[in-house]
Amino acid sequence: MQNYWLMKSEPSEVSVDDALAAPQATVAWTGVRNYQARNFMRDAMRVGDGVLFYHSSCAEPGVVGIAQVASGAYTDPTQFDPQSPYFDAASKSEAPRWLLVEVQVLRKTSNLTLPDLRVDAALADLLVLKKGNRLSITPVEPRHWQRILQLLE
DNA sequence: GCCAACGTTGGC
DNA sequence: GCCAACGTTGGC
Repeated sequence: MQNYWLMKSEPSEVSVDDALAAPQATVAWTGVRNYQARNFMRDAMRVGDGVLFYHSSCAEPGVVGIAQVASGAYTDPTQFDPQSPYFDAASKSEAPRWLLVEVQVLRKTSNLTLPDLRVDAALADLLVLKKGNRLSITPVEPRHWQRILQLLE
């Protein structure tokens, strides 16, 4: 059973264009430092799951691409790199705390912006629209996935 | 185990 | 830059 996800990235860090320019249009999703998001990657994500590539913390937040999960979860190396903003001194190499998956962009889309998403009644329960939501990875229900693909046509 | 203080996220 | 919401930390 395929699952669907929405994954946030700050375009100043890794934009959908950056991801498209990478080899195989695939990037390692480094920097997840939230246990709930990590557990989604570790326990529920499968290669081939659908991903909405979302730009956050920018002028026009929104869904900017369709992607897929391209690897299983494995250790995020940035947690051990003192030079990295994602360095975690408390994480030991014998018991890595943080994981990543690889994400492959399938196509860039027009920016389906946050206001676009909010105005659509069929997306009222989309988790990323919930007040106070800060999770960088959220599950997307199949009906929401279908609706967003429709809106992107 | 409680909970206040603090840090971070992210839209505006 | 502001600030609401939320997660984490750490004293007790």
